[in-house]
Amino acid sequence: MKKIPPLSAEFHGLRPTTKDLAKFAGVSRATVDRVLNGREGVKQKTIDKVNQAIQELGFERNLSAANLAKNKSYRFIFVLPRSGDLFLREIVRHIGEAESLLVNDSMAIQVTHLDENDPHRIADYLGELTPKTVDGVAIMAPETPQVRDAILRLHERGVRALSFISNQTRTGDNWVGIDNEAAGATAATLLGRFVQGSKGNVLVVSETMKSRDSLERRHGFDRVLNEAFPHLHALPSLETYGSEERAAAILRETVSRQDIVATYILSSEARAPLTVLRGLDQGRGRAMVTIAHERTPYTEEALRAGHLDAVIAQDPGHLARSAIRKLRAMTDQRRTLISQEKIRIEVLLATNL
Amino acid sequence: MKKIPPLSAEFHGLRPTTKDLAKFAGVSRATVDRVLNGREGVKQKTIDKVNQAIQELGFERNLSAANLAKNKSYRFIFVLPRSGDLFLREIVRHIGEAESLLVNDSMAIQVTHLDENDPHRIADYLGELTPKTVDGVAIMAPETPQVRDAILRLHERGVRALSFISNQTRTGDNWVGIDNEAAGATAATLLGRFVQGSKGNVLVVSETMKSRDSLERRHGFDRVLNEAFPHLHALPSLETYGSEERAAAILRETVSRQDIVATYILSSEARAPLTVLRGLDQGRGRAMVTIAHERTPYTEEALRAGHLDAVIAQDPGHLARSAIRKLRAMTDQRRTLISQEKIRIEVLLATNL
DNA sequence: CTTGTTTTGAGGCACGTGTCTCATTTAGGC
DNA sequence: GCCTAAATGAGACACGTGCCTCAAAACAAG
Repeated sequence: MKKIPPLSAEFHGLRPTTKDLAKFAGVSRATVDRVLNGREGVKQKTIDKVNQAIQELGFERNLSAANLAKNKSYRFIFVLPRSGDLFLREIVRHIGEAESLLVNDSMAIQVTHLDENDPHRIADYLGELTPKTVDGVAIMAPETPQVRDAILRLHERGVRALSFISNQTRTGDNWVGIDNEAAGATAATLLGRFVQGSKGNVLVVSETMKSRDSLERRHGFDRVLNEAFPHLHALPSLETYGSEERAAAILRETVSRQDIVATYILSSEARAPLTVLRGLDQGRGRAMVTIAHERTPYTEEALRAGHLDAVIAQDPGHLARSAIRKLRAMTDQRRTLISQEKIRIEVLLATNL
Repeated sequence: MKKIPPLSAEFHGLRPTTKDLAKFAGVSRATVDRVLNGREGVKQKTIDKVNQAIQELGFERNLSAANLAKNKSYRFIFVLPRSGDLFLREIVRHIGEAESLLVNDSMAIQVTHLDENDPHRIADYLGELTPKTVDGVAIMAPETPQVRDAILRLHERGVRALSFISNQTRTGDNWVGIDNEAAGATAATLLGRFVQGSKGNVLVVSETMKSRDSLERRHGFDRVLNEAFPHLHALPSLETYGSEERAAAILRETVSRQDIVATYILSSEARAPLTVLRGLDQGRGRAMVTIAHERTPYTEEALRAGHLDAVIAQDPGHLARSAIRKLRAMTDQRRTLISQEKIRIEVLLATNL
């Protein structure tokens, strides 16, 4: 019988400690500490020696031990809109779930709801946060100069900041969310392929088109529809402003006047337009292809019941955890796994819920 | 101006330690230790007192400190097939990536490739693993009595075991992977809706139909096709046995004899059948709807180029990390976040790669 | 009550790092 | 070479837990 491959040596290998570092560099542990934690009064030559030793030994600080010694805990805040959106509610739920596990890793997470239409107040709130009280903040707020400035000043003060879901002119890597242009494009691909007839109009419904996210989705949607499905024509976006009455009025009117073969609901609150559409479908006798965004108890139900054909979603749990991991990596000055932090554009059908 | 909501008290709250526990329960730290670590020679009454205190204080052991004290590291092994499958290669890559980050949390991970068709050897290998050398094993192997027994004995010996991707008659919760029935159903939904014509046959290609995963996918596929798309008829599965020549022969013959409107490639190695189909498409002049499984550099390329219409995938990085998290939770006797460990059935189109 | 056994307590050391203090060595300028 | 300031070292204590020893206390059986 062939020999079983043995466990490799490194499998049980011990990692070098600051003691090893000190010995190797020919200095004391106190000096190693001075270099590692950037304290003053160390000669450049000594710094180099220590860094050299770090390289050669492949030393990596044991963060658990360090945090234990410092009695440190990670304190993060999520600043979210006040809106009662089902999607937002899912986010909040998942932040709570994640925190309940992460307390064991000495992390404390807090959610603050602020009126998303009051940039001054958001800026004020952010202005009060200091490294004394908080390590990092994940901010979901529309892009305004005030908020952008407040975020910049947070960084300067040493508080890590992250844009969360809604995109603040891409603060470099400090952003968690999906590519909304691609999300819109994916909606168009599915919608175009699902529509069986030859030609017709496509209804596009949104709560508002004022946000950057909505514009990006619409842009991606139009691009693919024009390129790949020229027989379909997307109508101008109908804005509901979150009101079901308004949704009912404008949808009813448009559907009666045009030959609508499909609907794309591009904002995260799909409930109002879907309810209206369901009523209209019954009147017309035939269902049109309908695609919406975000998985909520409501859209899940609609998918199962066949009132929705597909949902383009981003996993709220993944969003929450990714934000937390990124904030933590930022405070630890560590890198993250790109593949893990990439938020996927999910396609949900009745069969893969 | 309204007042900014203050940070909650618990946000900076300290967690109770074993010292607090001892004081509260009116015992010594030694006794607390005896109870916490299940040592002998403690009166039931004392045990109750300590447990009571744990409840009331909401004590949770600081795992970092404990691991530091024990100088513990988590040692996990992935037992994988030898096959050169692109999907498997992705898995291995992501295990490596995850490990490179997790060494900081004192985890060591090792990958062992064993011939998947030699259950005795796999069982032998598993039989040699003891808690002395390993904390947990993730096993990807076809279901056989030998392997199943070996896994059971691992459990008895105190080594945590997990079925990885391929499913060993659901070992309870100790399994990481997707619901293959639902994956097949999702393939059918997309395929059915993508096919524009009225009726026709659907080609189903697999490397082999001997594995449970293949059967489940096929089952889900047939179910949805029959229920929702009765105008489409799925032909018996063609098995390639991994040989491109064989694939070419059987595909060419079937396509020439039947009116094929779509193809479902249900095994993870899509390369061979896809290459053949591409050639056939050119001959026939029109492309058929084609759906395959797993994201690999090859299927990504095919999606972008339009040779594939959709890919049903499971994120290999997620699989790897989920297995590691689960193994770790098992050794720590902790629970995991269900929502985080649920592997999603992803739908990939050219627009959401 | 005494004896022997079981249960508990007190205390120390360890893990790897952070953060002090105080003494000692080294370097630079004259 | 001397003086002073800068650089380094030696050592202690802390963080929360595990694990050990030895002594003290509580208990059970006679």
